[in-house]
Amino acid sequence: MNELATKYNPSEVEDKWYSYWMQNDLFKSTPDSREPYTIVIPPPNVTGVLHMGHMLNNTIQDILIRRARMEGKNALWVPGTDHASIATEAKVVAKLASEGIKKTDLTREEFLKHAWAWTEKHGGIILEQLKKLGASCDWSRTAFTMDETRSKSVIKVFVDLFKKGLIYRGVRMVNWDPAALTALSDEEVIYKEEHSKLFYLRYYVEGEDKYIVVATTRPETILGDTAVCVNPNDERYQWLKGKNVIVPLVNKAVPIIMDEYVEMDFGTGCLKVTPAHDVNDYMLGEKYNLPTIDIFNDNGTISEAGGMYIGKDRFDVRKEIIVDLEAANLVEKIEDYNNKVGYSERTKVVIEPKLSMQWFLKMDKITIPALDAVMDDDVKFYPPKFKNTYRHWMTNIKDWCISRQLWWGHRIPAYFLPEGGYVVAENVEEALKLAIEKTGNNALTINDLRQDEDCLDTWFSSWLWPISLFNGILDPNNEEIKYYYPTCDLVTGPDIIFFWVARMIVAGYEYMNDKPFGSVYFTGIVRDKIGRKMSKSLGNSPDPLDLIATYGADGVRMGMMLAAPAGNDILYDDKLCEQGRNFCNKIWNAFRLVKGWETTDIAQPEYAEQATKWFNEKLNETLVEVKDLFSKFRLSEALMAVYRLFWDEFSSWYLEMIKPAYGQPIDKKTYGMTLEYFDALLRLLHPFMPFITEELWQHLAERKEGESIMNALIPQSREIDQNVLDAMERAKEVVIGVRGVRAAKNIAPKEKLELNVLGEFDTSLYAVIEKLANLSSINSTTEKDASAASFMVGTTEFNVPLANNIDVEAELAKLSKDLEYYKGFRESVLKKLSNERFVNNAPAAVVEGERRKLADAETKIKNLEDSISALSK
RNA sequence: GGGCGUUUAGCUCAGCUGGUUCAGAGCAUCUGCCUUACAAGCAGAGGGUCGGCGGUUCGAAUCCGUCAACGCCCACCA
Repeated sequence: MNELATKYNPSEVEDKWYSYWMQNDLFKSTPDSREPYTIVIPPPNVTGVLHMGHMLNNTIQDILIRRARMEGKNALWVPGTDHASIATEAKVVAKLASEGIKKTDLTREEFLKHAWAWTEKHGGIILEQLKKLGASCDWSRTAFTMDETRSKSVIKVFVDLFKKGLIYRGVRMVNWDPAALTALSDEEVIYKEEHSKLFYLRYYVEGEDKYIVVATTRPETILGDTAVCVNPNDERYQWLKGKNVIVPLVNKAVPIIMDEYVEMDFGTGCLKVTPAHDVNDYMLGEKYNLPTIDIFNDNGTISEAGGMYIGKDRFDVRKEIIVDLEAANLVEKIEDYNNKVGYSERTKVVIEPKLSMQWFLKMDKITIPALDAVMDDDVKFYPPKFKNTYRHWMTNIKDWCISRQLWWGHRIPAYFLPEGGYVVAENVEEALKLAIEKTGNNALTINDLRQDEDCLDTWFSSWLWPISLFNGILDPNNEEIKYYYPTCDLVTGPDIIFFWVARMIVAGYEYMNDKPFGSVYFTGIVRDKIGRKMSKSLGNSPDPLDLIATYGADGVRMGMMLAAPAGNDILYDDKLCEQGRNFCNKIWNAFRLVKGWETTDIAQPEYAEQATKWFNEKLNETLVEVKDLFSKFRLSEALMAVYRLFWDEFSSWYLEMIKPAYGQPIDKKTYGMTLEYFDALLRLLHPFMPFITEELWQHLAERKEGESIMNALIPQSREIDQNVLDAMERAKEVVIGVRGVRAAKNIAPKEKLELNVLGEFDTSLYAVIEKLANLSSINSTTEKDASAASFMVGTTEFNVPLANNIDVEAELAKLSKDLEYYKGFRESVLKKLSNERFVNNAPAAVVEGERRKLADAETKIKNLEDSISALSK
């Protein structure tokens, strides 16, 4: 093994093993008699590229999948991508624009041709990137939300929900994106606090010289005013009852209406009512039967109906109209004002509330089982705090606007009839039948039907993901859906809890009558060192592939996990990947050491016997701990436990305990056991660091072709023998004590020392202590040695004779300091024990504990006093 | 305007239903070492009155109240 480099080189092994796993179909799963463990990937946007959020998320999924596989389960991780309707369409539109092509110049079919070409060109890149990370997905199952099975599933579900009366079409006030030219769901609108202005405008009373003042943040909307509203209880405005006011500039008379909706103490207490462009005004308009004037075109410019500023952009008009209003002396005042403005999640433009004909899914009833499932922990949330968020959303939910005025997506299967009305069907032939039935017109043909131009919200396909991946919508009784559904764990970000998680649970109960997954693990948001969210626009996100090239996939995986305590945002720092890389190197070098040993037939030395017995138990202890941590999704803690086991316990302690002198062979028994431990450690580490563990596991013993650590089992844990562990911890303290003396006195590690034990100490680990502390002997004695450095382990004092190498004053100072500490400690314990109420009320075990503390303190104090007097002679 | 969460070493975090092991871990820092597995390393060491105040209790990082700071989610006050 001497030819192995002293540094681990990930690039040499990663591609090799990934190909090996693929060639041997090791990621594939089909139903069998084993217990299934299933994860469906949160499908990334088909044309997206891997970012740090994906890295974190998919590392976690891979760890869970690999661990489950090594627990003997039939592990399946299904990959796929999302068509991301609005995002992808926006990209394609932009790309076409750069070529001088306008979307409006193309037919739907032409546009879709471009979109598919784009998807084929960029699609799947992100999945290739996941392979670099080591993701053990069953790639043969790679799905796409717009492939045949998924598309048919979406259409079938739409038709079904329509038949159930849960989907309806109607004119409603929706969130309109003037850039993407489509309606959005409430969830796709992001509200941001903004510094803006509150404009106070004068509305003259019709036929009088008096005016009232109305406050608004959007003066351009006065073009659509159809009333002014005041509170009926407002003394100030009683005189307005039954009158009309003149909309400034527009010079149109609108009625005064009175409704308690208006807050008397906000602004002037007068509210302008623009039913077409404000949700509340719309409600007032309905109530008082006001006309609705839509003053905007779809792209946010003023329409013909606006009557003025026609064709100009809404924000330009806002500036212009104020100038004009001021010129006409119709502005009372302008104040600074902070308000919330809704932005499109995708296009980042200001949302325009707009009345339009859309399709909606009724949410009130369909969500009930989904709410209960989470509240009753049938679907568990990690961390559980998200249950609150979920409940709040589910209990205040409004109908879901599912139609989008886009082409890239699933086209709504509604067909309009020549004589008006429409039918909904899975295909045009079905639609024709229904149409004939409905109209009684046998002369209708397919060509008479006109399919709705709109397509469905992307999330209307992803909400079926855990079902449609197994074809459970089209064929609800197939073997796969029965075996893999419900899936086990879902790993995703809390930002899509409403978009996706909640809706999947809803769909699960509606279509499978069962939850889609047992647990949801919410990851944090990846932030940079100074806490900013990583984003393309800030340019503060490292390229994941660069990181993998620099630190190795295992190093990056470990770096991500170290930073990712369950449910917290993670603060990413390259240092973490560095730590991961260093750990790989540690494993690599431990392997070099062990594989470099020659063996011999000599009997196992005593120290090795003690060491192997202890490490066997130490390993067991960590196995128990890690198992528990996994069950709670505390993966970063699990990794830390394994890290410490390997680095501190195995490398720094165990290997040093059993290490033969340079050039000497090791006994076969110890060697065999050490290889077993190494093997177990690699298996325990594998879910976190798949590549290096496979590489070393393959080196560790002869393996058959196709064999892989991936399919080896996680070592079994058993009951912990605490005595074995405790004994070694005390032995380590002695070793550390001696090393401390060496460090303080500058004594070389090579120089042998003697150790005297004053008092009781377990002798069973002397051999190990002698070896690690490099002692010539350990002797029991009762005599203080004035020329010895001393330390205590428990209540036992240890002396290291130093001949004349001792600094009496320094030693005395140290002892005195310790003495002071223990005296103070004794005081506090005494105080407690002399408190009758403590002794009477506290449990016996606690009082007993305090008594023991007191006794220990007394012993230590006596030891220290004796040492001090011995030194002072 | 509501609701939720966080606040423990320089940094990132653990500390479950109050009591030996309760003040911990990793990183960082400091000191000494290129000791033939590893300087991407080894050995040793220092560092926090657990956000503030008040309360319950024999006893509080842990329970209650309150204040403060930060973060997140939700909400139609123009």
